Amino acid sequence: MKTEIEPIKECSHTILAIHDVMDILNGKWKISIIACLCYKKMRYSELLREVKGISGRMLSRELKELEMNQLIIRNVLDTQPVTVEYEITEYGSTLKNLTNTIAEWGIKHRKRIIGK
Amino acid sequence: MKTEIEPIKECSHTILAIHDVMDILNGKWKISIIACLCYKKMRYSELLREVKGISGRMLSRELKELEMNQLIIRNVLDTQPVTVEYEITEYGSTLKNLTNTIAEWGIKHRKRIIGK
DNA sequence: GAAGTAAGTTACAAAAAGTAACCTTTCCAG
DNA sequence: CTGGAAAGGTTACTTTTTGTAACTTACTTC
Repeated sequence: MKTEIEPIKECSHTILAIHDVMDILNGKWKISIIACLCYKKMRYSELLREVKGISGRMLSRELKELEMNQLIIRNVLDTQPVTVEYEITEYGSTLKNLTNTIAEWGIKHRKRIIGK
Repeated sequence: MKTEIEPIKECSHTILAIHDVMDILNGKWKISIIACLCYKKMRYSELLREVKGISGRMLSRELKELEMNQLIIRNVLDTQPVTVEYEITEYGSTLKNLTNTIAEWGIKHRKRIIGK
């Protein structure tokens, strides 16, 4: 039993899985958008405000891609005037753990940078 | 006590933290590289093989940025010929939880896609 | 002495992201 | 009843990031 070759195998498996995730959550905005929508339903304009720095162009592109991957749903409400609400799907909400883990590291990192 | 405004605050905080992380782990390769190096020390050529699809140009760029952010260390060993080993730092290894969480989701996602 | 491996770099092309202006519908103030 | 302003985008144009492929230098094996 050559236990020394096992690591590589397991590593490749991990890399492959990460690559799969990054294909879906590519760009620097999607994870933030998901995190917002895990929090609550939001309208286009709310997301534009909440996801600091994103442009309208990027927001609509990213929302379309997330919708195509069935992570969010776009609801057009027939109010006057129409409002559009973006909502996380059940499947999308399985990413909550992921976004939380990232955010937690970010908070610790910020403390480390500022704290000393 | 207006509890209805609390969510936004907490959400912004999360988004900010995620943004901080994504500034450091930007691009689609860094997380994979970190995951590899969390696994074991690797040489440039090993990473090139392990991180499927990455080019030499991107690998050296990403490694430099990770090194600047003190997540990895570059060790030049005085063997004949010289070999260069990249190793995760103690701080970099605090990302292990993050890479694992991402990989876990990826594995579940793959099962979902293929499985049905 | 030809070819191969290791660890990169360089020049050029393609793709992704950012910027800013524009569009349509509807509401509200003067 | 005119003129903003907000909502939900889109379009044209620029800049930045990635990708491709060839090249480099030093050593090693056939």
